Amino acid sequence: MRLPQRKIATTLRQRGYKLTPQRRAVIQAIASTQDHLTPAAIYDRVHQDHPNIGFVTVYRTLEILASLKLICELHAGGSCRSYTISAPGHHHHLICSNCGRVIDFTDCDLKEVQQRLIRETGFRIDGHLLEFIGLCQACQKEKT
Amino acid sequence: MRLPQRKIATTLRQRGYKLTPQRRAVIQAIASTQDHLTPAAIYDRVHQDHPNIGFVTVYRTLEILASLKLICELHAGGSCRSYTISAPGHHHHLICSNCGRVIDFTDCDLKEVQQRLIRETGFRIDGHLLEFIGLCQACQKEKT
DNA sequence: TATCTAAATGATAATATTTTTCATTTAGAA
DNA sequence: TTCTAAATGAAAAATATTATCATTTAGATA
Repeated sequence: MRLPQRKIATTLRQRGYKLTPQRRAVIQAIASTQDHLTPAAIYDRVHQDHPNIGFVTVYRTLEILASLKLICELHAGGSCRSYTISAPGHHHHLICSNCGRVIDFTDCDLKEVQQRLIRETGFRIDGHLLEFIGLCQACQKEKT
Repeated sequence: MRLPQRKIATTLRQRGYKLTPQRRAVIQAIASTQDHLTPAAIYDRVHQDHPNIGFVTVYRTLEILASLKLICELHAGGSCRSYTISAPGHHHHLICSNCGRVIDFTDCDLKEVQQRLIRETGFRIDGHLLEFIGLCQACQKEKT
């Protein structure tokens, strides 16, 4: 379940950020695909409809959206800076290495592992990064 | 349990790579700390003892070592391109967000989650990325 | 609805990061 | 010791990201 664009717009304003056409466009670009996109890819898409939007604005918008956790940064899918619309709450991603499609999931069953790590290392654990990488059904067929 | 430098040297040669002083130095730099290091940080360390080693050589060496899985790339600890000596076999990392210390661990209990994802999405799953982030004991005390 | 202002934008430049190229050097096999 | 494919270093090129600043604008306010 991904955040709808309306929800994102509301959150932005609640936090005191203006909802500019440029920001709308960036959100639209990310929200309109199941794929994850690099800043450059987002710029390309945005640029088609809004030819005078700048690279800088894309970067600035991504920074804000990420800080508000409205978009997520993925790591396992190649580029270390590519984004997908966030799902609400604690969640993780399953990524297709071929087409880039991202599936969100919630359960991660890491409580026990985490407890053991705390016990054995004395660390205070603040969070974790979990991503699965594989091939979606469509891409499995395609590769046959 | 981290790979000893000797093992790394052997693997390099077995795979047909020459063991140059520059590569030794890069390996030494990464192996001599529990921290994870960016290419720039590795360059700095290496450069102290070997003033005429180039940035390019560091990058090239990192690429080779990573492709042989002799070093690991971390993601949760800030920079998305920082490396630590690999442990043998399947393993994951627990990272201190303050000092950068990396602890390896093996068990991750993700079989069930993975099976469920396969069942529910039809994905073929090839791997996963799992990192915990927190504060090591020393850094917890320091922050008191 | 018109006015106003802090926030946002775009253009440009600056900085940082990574890769390519190529002449020279060298590890390690023969 | 000789030889050669592989590796290196220097420089430049290509990419990616961030900073600066004059101009514009979203949206609050009157």
